[in-house]
Amino acid sequence: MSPFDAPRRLQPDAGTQGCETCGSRVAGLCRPLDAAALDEVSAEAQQMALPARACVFREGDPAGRVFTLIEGTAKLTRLLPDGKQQVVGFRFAGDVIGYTTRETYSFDAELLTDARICRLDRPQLDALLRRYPMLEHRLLDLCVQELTSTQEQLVTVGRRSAEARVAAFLLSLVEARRRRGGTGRVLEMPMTRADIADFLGLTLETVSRCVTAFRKRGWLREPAHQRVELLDTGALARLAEGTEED
Amino acid sequence: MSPFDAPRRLQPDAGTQGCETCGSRVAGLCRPLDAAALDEVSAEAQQMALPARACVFREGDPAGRVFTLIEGTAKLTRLLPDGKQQVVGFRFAGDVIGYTTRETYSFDAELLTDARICRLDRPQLDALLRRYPMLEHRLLDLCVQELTSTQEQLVTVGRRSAEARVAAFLLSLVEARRRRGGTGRVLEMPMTRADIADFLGLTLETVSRCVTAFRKRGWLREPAHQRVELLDTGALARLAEGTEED
DNA sequence: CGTGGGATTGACACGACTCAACCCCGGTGG
DNA sequence: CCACCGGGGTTGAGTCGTGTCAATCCCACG
Repeated sequence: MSPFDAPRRLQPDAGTQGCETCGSRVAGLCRPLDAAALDEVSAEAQQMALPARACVFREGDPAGRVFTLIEGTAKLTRLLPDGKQQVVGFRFAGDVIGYTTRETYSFDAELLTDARICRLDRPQLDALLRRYPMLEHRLLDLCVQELTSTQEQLVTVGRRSAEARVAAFLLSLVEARRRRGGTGRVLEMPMTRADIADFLGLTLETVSRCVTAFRKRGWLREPAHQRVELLDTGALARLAEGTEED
Repeated sequence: MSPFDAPRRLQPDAGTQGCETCGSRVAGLCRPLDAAALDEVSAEAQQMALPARACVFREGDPAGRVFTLIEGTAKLTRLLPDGKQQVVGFRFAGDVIGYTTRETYSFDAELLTDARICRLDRPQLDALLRRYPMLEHRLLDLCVQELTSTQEQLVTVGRRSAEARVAAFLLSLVEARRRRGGTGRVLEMPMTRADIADFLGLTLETVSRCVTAFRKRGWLREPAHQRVELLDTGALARLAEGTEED
């Protein structure tokens, strides 16, 4: 955990102006906007590519920008005083990251893969919000969704066994991919065992043991590094729900 | 868990029209409104008294109303398929309960004490939102706060020891009371050990043991049922942060 | 006086953590 | 070409913190 290991901060690799993808139906923020409004947003927004492990922003940074993840995966983490970290969520293509009404961000956002993101400065966003009130409604909508999924995560971490947590996590990956229109049986899983453990309130060894157990039961395969194929989602779902042996 | 034990549903005991307290500086929702707007809200809203254990709404109910807790305490819970419950939060006087952009509520809201609440139907709220855009901003603000505190709770449940969780919980009670202007050394604590356990992801026995341990160390007293006096918040804070014996 | 809900306490079991060894693989440099 | 290295992952042995189960207490209430 030396300063040298710390993920380096966001550094625009190129000042690419405009951001078409950002306003597309794929992206979260601008979905309700019409063409004219989209043009306006695109003119303000900056798109940029960032490498894996780059840090988009840190807990405590002034919350001066909002980001849309166009491509790639990110993890959101909070740090405990004793150095342990809790992953509060993962974000995928299309998700909005870093919107808050607070002065500062309340978590770190770090990329797990090479990614493209779209950046909008707060003053510009605020102007847009004033101009298009439906945008504010959209943000509220996204916030409610995040709140609901965080509460679900609280249930998972608070009340389920290690295996049930891992099963629920794998199924949530399927669900996340379905939401963004993914297809096929094989999932991308760019997070390490440690990331998953920090998300589920477990240790990386326990996560590893659970995955191994699932594989031995024939519930999943790992055709390659950071790839999973779920062979029996039914069994995983029953385990996640705790309806296995009651 | 027989149907007979189920908390009975909300039943307006009297159709008291108007709701001054609902728009006061104390209440959460209407804080940014001016006098004229307040009158308008008050005309629409219904205030009512409800007994302890009453259920304001249930997970899955159509989300047709928004509530402000004027006086009393409530717990918000989610149910697991296996019957265990997770308390996702407690709410106190001044807090808004049940606002969501979804079709249905995503948790149960149940009163821990006799309470007064203020009720507003969604169509009326939506009309108000259209009329006073700042209200929508206020809701977003509240939602972000909830999200942040739920993430904090995730950290607590995911990464801290039983004693650290209970300590953090007690301190959060102090903080919640401070926010609503409470004073004095003795806290109201209307939740049972089981409620606290379901909030912290522990069993009620473990919570009981932690409280007993704190009492034996002289960190708190319980002058009466559902009352706590914290005698050494410093020690509790150090324990909650995990900075005790590192 | 009996009843029931909440709380406490104890004995014991077990699931997850800890610590440690080891494997696998890709990258790097001699 | 191969040795070395480091990061990620797996596996094992042993410990310990919580959960589980059960007995008991306390007190408000009918």
